[in-house]
Parts: sequence; structure tokens; C-alpha cells
Amino acid sequence: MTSAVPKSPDETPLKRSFRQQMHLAREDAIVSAVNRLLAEKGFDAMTVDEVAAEVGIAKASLYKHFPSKEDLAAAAMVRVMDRARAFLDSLEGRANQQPIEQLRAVARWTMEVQLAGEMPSLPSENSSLRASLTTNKAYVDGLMDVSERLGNWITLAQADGSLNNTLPAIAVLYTLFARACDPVLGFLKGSGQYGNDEIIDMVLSTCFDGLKSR
Amino acid sequence: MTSAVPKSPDETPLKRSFRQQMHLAREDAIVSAVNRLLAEKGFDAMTVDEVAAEVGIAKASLYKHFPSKEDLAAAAMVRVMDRARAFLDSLEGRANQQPIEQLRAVARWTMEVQLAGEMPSLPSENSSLRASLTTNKAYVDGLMDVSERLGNWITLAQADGSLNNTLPAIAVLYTLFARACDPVLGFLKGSGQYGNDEIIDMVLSTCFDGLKSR
DNA sequence: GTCTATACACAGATAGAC
DNA sequence: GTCTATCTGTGTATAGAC
Repeated sequence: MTSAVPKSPDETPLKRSFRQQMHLAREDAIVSAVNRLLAEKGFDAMTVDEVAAEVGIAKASLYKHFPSKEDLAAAAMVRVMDRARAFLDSLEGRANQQPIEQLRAVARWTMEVQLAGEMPSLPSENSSLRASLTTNKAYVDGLMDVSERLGNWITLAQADGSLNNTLPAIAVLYTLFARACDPVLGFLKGSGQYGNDEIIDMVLSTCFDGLKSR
Repeated sequence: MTSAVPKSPDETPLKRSFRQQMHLAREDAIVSAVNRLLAEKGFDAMTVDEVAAEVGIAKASLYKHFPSKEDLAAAAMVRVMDRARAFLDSLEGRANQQPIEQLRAVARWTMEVQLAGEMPSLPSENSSLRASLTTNKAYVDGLMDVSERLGNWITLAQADGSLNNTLPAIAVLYTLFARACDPVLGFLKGSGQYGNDEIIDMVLSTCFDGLKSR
């Protein structure tokens, strides 16, 4: 997590940069493993030993990079949040899209991530991890950014009449967030009757069109 | 969990029945505590020590009633399943109800239970508890019964045109089940802006009517 | 069946050599 | 920074007296 200035003559800037890259690459591998395990079994069931084994380093080495298990999980959450923001960037790059379609695209993306086994799942409620996350500036800032950008689209979609405007914007926002951990995806996948695209289309339909006939 | 036939003359049937009632009452208190803790913090975070403390007995005594932590959780799951079946009984007692309204009533009930802090939450996926539950006949039978009865209403509602009939029945079923652990309820509750009835109405609306305008 | 005390296992975190 | 080895706490489960 920290780097010192080169002290000896033979430590050229190039060499130092190389070491930094190795360091970042390793941390990236760690976060990837954490992300995968967090998606697979959740925070409580994930053990630091597993993470170390999957990365292929000793547990003590992990603790040189991240001071606690909570920080490991937080790093994974920050990274998925960054991925979400990058996706929002790409969406905003497309011209002439209806706000409701942007929201639909975001919901689809979160489900694709979950079905790919890359959506880290948090403990439902009060937990040591929750407390740790709320004091993590990178995470909170990312969450705020995503919420604001989605909030804008929600407001626009309610103004143009495509989105139910009797619903508070915050309820819509939370409903979209909840798709990221919707157990229906896993249930349908477990039934073995449908492919990923079919599953996502069904859940998107129930989410935006509702269970009742149109 | 087991009872022997009275062996001595002074153990009258009345006395034995009294002891049995005490036994059942204690087990009921245990299951209640497990149910509450399971709803509050989930299976992994719940400890057997907490359960014993809440019931007011020693941990070893707990293990005389239930052989493992998994069995404790299973008992709570069976009981909530029985409550659900009793609710379905009461619904079927009402005459002239539209199938879609019956389904809506079931969804409302599950949300009320969750907001009351009485809905035990299972570990998301592969877990020791899942394996234990699938071998628990009382639980599996209850789940089957509930699924079949809901399936009937779903079929009826799709036939009378009130429920979207382009959706597989199993997708509707899973969507309704998922409302029992929908995190949106907790999110909205945490915002402090809405009462329980408002929250349930909002989530019911998004579930049946969808996010899009009607 | 209830208790106290304890065995056993495992997970998070650290010490200290290299 | 990486390793091996270890400390420490905690949680499930059990032994054995009453």
C-alpha cells in the first residue's frame, strides 16, 4: 500500500515503476479473488485463508496489502462500484437514448454481472462490514455518484411520463439496486430450464412491466 | 424431542401430559428466539450462545432439544412455512376472490412478516444449512405445498388474463417468494421517511404494476 | 433435562526470520 | 514483502455431575 523513494543509485525510476506495477498487479489479483469469493459465498463464509490460497500467496502477505478482512471486502466493493461508473460513462456516451431505456440498461448490466458470478454480496443488514463500508470514502463517494446519476434519469423518466410518477424516486432507485442481488436469477438458473439471456429478459420484464398483464 | 411411557405408578397420564406441554412450550420459546435472531442477523452471524441467552437456559440444554445449529434453523423455517400455510388456508376460506388478488395478498403477508422482524433469512446459496434443509421432510413438504397452492392461483390468473401470461409460472412463483427477503423494504425503512403500510404499498405496486407507467 | 466446565476446530491477525 | 509458525478469540458441540 505504500512505496518509498529509491535510496540506492542502481534503483532507477524505471525499475521502481516496474516494482510498482508488480505491486498493483498483485493487489488486483487479490481483489479479483475476493470479488469472486464474495459473490460465491458471501462475506461471512469467505475465509482469508481461501483468498490467500486462491491468489497463491501466504496469508501474512495478504495482511501487508490490506489490514483486515473488512478492507479486503471493501476493496472489492469499490472496484465493482468503479465498474458500474464506467458503464454509466459508456451509457451517457450514447446519444438520443430515452431515460427509461438507460435505466433498463443499467438493470440489465447488474444482472449480467451477477449471473457471471462477479457481483459481491453484502451481509443483509447490521454487520461489521457495513460499518466499515460507511467509513470508506472511496466506496461512499462511488455510491453517491451512481445514485445521483441514476436519480437524474429517474427524474427525467418520470417527467416524460414513461416511468410511474406516483412512486418516490428513492423507491425506484432502491428497486434498481436490489436487482443486483435478486435471488430470482439464481433460482431460475438453478432450475436449469433457461439461459442467461432468457432469465434476464424475464426479470427485466417483471421489474419494469410488472406481473400483471399490460 | 422424545418421550417415554410412564414407568412408575405415580406418573399419571395427566402429569405426563403436563410435562409434555412444558417441554413443547420450551421448544416453542427456543424456536421463537431462533426465528427472531435468524431474521435479525442471518444464520452465520447467529450464535447458539445468543439463542441460549435469549431463551434463558444453558447452551447444553439447547442441544438436548435440537442436535445441531442447522436443526435449530430448520425448525424456525418449518414454523414460518406452517404460518404461511395457515395464511393460505384463511385466504381460501374467503369466497369470490380473484386469483390475482389472492397472490397479492400473499405477497403482502410475506412483507408484513419481514417488516415485523419475523422472517428468517437463509444464506444466499451453497451452505451447510441449505443441504440440511433439503433433507428435512417437514420443510420440503411445506415448501412443496405452498408452491403448489400458489401455482394453482398463478395458472388461474394467467387464464383469466389478469396475470402476464407470457411469463413462465415458475418465474412468477420465484418472484413472489423473493419478496419475502426483498432488501428494498429494509432500505426504505432505513430512510425513515415511510411507515410500514406505505412501504408495502410501494413495493406491491412495483411488483405487480411494474416501474413503467400504466 | 438442566447445569458448569471443557474439549475441539477454525478463523482472523501477528511475530520474526529472510 | 514474503514466508513459516504461532497467538488469540470465539463458536460448535460434548462430558459428566446433579
